[in-house]
Amino acid sequence: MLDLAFIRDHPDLVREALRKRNTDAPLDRILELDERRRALLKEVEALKHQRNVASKQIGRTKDPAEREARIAEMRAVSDRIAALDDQVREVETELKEALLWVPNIPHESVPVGPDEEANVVVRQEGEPKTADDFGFRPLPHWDLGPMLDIIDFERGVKLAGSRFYVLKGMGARLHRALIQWMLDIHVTENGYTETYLPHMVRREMMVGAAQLPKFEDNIYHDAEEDYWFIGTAEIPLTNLHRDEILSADQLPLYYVAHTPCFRREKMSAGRDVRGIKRVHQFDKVEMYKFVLPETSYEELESLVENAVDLCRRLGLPYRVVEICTGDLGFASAKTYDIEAWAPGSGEWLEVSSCSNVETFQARRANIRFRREKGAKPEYVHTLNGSGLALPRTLIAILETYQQADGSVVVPEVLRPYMGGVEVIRPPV
RNA sequence: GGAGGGAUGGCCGAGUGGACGAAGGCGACGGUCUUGAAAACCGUUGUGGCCGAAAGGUCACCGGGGGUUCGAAUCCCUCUCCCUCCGCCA
Repeated sequence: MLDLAFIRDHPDLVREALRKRNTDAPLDRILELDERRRALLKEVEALKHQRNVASKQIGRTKDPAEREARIAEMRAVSDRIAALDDQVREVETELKEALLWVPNIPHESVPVGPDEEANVVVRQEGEPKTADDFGFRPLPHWDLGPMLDIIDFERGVKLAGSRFYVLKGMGARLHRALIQWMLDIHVTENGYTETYLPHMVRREMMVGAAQLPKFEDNIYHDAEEDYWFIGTAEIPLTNLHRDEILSADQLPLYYVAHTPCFRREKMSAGRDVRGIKRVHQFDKVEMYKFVLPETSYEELESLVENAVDLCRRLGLPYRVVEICTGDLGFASAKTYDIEAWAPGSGEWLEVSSCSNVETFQARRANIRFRREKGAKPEYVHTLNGSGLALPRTLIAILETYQQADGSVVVPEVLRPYMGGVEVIRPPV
């Protein structure tokens, strides 16, 4: 959410941001409602002041006749206040709702462009492996997985329908190894605090993390009770310090969580239907930071470094992509995607997305800090980044480490987490 | 699932229609005293909105939302959360 006062003072700047994003928001309506609200407040607050003064007098008045007269007089004022209050409430409700539909303002460093075509590859490490490097034609994971009997698509579909899958044997174990390994690195080397979180949250948390109201289509929720399934650990992590005022010396706060992620993928119907690239349920290790505003862009760089370091250690060629204004997520001021090469599918896979949302979520979830005792509370900056998304990392590993006989070499760093297994072989 | 009891400022806790943005205590901060510290004493100690260049003024907030009333922390309705007991359960 943007600061209403900021919108009021810089409407052109906001309009320009929307244009760069190639999107729309009810900006004019907001300005109109804001003006109306302030006019109403002026009027109703003057009346309330009058009422407060009069009520105190009535309390002191002993004479019953005079008392009655004053009460009658105030009854009219009170009615007028009630009517105005209704209007204020109406205007404020619409204003708040409208504000929730305004996206964040892109940072000035973000490349301007209409869509993902304009994203910029800022760096790359490792060369994407080709058929020549392999000496054979590398298979996509949707062929490799069943061959190795480690991904069972048919039974996944039997259990839950399309876009579900079952990991089995060494596939499940590799998945678990990745989670443990990633968490261990973040916790022991990168200073993140491990958390275990609710995977369903209240509606308010969805609004706080800016999933609602705009992305309701993509979220699973319980129809009877107020439970919303998380599409990312970013949602509970954002709200961890909801309605709190932190002290500056607590910052920065780093958290990491492994959670399942549930996504309806309604809007991506028909896209990426093969394999486990785009599914309704996947696991992810997520990093999250609460930081001082003036440090948030350095923090974004180190967040990206924490993510790419995992690719590097796994021996996966990757590239860092700076997302342009037209492709930027709703809440984000600046985002880097990290893409790992999947030689079998022949594409770069988004295994991580690291964003600085500045005060966007902090404002929605009311997360503040105080620089020193007695200082005015300010909103913190928050950042989130995958470190990393599991199925896509698994895809990249399987496709990168496959051998001519169909076996897959386990990356060295994961072997201690796999009971020393070095190669995943097809069943005999 | 059934039956009860609760939610007040950073914390504890008083307050059942006007004197209450809220007693008292604790904590924190500033000061006096002291070689220094402690103790003692004095003072300060919430958040947000609106108007204003500022000083300041004003409105709102006692778990959330509605209502009654000239006036609500206090009365009514409703929701959420917490606690106790019973039942059930991994």
